[in-house]
Amino acid sequence: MESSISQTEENYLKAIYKIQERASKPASTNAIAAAMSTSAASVTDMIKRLSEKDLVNYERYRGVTMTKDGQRIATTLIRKHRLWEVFLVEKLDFSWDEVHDIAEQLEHIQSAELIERLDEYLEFPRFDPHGDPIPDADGVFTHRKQVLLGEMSANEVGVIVGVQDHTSDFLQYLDRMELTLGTEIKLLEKYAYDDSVKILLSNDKEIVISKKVSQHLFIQKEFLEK
Amino acid sequence: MESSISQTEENYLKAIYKIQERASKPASTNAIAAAMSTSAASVTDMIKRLSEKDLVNYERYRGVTMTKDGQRIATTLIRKHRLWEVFLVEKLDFSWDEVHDIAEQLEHIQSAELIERLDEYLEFPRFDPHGDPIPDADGVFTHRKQVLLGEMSANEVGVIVGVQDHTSDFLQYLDRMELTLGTEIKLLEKYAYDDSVKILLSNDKEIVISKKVSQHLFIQKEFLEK
DNA sequence: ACATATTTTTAGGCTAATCTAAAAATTTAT
DNA sequence: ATAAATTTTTAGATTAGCCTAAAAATATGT
Repeated sequence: MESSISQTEENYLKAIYKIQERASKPASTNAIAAAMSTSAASVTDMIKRLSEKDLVNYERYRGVTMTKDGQRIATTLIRKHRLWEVFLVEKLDFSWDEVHDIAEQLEHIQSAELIERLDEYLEFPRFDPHGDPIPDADGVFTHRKQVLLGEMSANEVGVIVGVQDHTSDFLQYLDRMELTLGTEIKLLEKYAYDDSVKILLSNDKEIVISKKVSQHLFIQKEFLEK
Repeated sequence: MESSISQTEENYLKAIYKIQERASKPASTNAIAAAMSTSAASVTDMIKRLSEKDLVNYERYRGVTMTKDGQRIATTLIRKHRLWEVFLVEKLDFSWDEVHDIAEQLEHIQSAELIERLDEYLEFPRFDPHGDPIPDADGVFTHRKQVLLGEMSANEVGVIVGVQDHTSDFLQYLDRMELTLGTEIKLLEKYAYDDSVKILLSNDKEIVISKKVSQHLFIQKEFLEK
């Protein structure tokens, strides 16, 4: 009897997974509370329940790490979320800044068959509309060599492949600047004064972007994409 | 401030709507309890809450009827359910006996924009894979003149346009018998002994079907479909 | 190292949705 | 029309998930 898991529990697992992705330390109660927009007390409550179900490892005052079972649930959620985002953008013509909230709901639909058929229908995409990798059915992510635009040097070239910041404001800014995924760029100059950079776009336009923007754009150097 | 409505509340409203569809009397507590597979006590509880929100009219011991607001929520759910069923069958290649449970979850996704875009993507279907009408965005159902096969007389012709029984067993039986939607049939003979009927299919096969089956198949007489 | 600040947990309560058992109202049958 | 059967409601509990306030544990700064 595989004890069923609630949407709320799923959301906690996803949050914990994402926190652990960056920090290799256990996820702290406060970090989880912040991610879930809830109180630390509620997090402690939930952690105990998840621990009871062996989805996380918990030692009080020591934070939580994920078990294999917990990780599997989290990566499946991420897989579903990102596949639905592809569907919304590719098939229903939503723009990349509109899909997050809907995918947040769709990711909780329970049907392994559904998600495998959706994957096939979408022709097995490996990245979502924001350039984030879509894990396969075993939870394995495609790895891609990428750097932040802000870390590149003058005269280096590359292709925009992802974003760090998923807010509507940022995505809409990128649309207006024609800095969409797949755009080839060349870094022309870095201005030490404010760390802004001048880049050349494939349409021959030259634009200057702020440090902040340059630190939120992932670039794949050269054009090795076969 | 439109007080939000839970999935559970939505499911109750849909159940009440479907009960009221057939009987013009108020829906009884027991009928709702049966439809929701829950206890009468739970239904009374929920009815009070729905009544508080003006989604149903409730007088104790007198059953419930729906308000305009309640009806709107119910028909929107039915619209979403049926559109998702079309999607699952037409795009993801599910068969008509596999889609109910998944659509039961998908119908609760909250986004008016999503459902309108889905409708467009599916090219505004007016019937779902079982032949049930899909209400428009205003909750209006397409009306179709149809009779049960069991109500037809010898030598009458028509097209299979819907089913009364949505169980997998029945739908799979129809698949095996090639009695799918759109099939043209001619009623050859009725056997008074057990009310079974012999019909002629478009592929020139003659088959005999039981009373039970004949009472679960909707037929549109002649071929007036433009 | 020890006082202070921070983080985490515990304690106690709330709400939505459920349950069972018992009471009340309504319907049916004689 | 009144007793019996049925339906519906009430009463009282339970669980998941949340809250605030207070207590306990850990971390930090001098």
